[in-house]
Amino acid sequence: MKGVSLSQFIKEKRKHLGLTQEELSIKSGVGLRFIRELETGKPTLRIDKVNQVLQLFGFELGPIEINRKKLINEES
Amino acid sequence: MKGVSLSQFIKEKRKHLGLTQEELSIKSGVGLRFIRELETGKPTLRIDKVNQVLQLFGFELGPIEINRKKLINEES
DNA sequence: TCGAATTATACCTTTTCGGGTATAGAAATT
DNA sequence: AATTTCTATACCCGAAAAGGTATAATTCGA
Repeated sequence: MKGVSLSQFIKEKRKHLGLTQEELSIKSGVGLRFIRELETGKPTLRIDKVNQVLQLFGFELGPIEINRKKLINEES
Repeated sequence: MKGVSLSQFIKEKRKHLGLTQEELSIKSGVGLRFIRELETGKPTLRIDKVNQVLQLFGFELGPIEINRKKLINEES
């Protein structure tokens, strides 16, 4: 499966908060299976569902210049 | 419909290249109806399909810190 | 190392996205 | 202003996403 960076991003954010996949699914209002697919890199996910999860971390999906990807988390 | 910024982003990029929706759909390999839904802000789109379009512009979807949204296009 | 908790895979159902097409509406060109 | 080009809406259909559930597999702590 593709989509490494987003799945890793979610997984790290979740663990950083000490949540299980199930807890994250409840907090975000998406199904547990969706969280699993998200973290294992399924590429054909719906944007709005992913945003439900990202918003818990203060993020959302947006267009990123391809060669600037890794600088996402640079300070302001 | 929600999702203003992404739809506007696509529409502006497309016009900037002087393409019609139909031309963009052909170049990106997605359906014309999808391009329309994307530009009119449908929120429940699939990530991989949106990326097919964004990649023509050198962009792709990624997590963006919510309060940094408008700075996407800052220079490197 | 064993057992419990967590995560990954698989199956089934419902819902709906994406494509195709047709048509109506808006914009632009002459 | 009329015609052509482009965009928005609406319909139908097939494919598959999302949810639920069950069961392996894995991880982690006692």
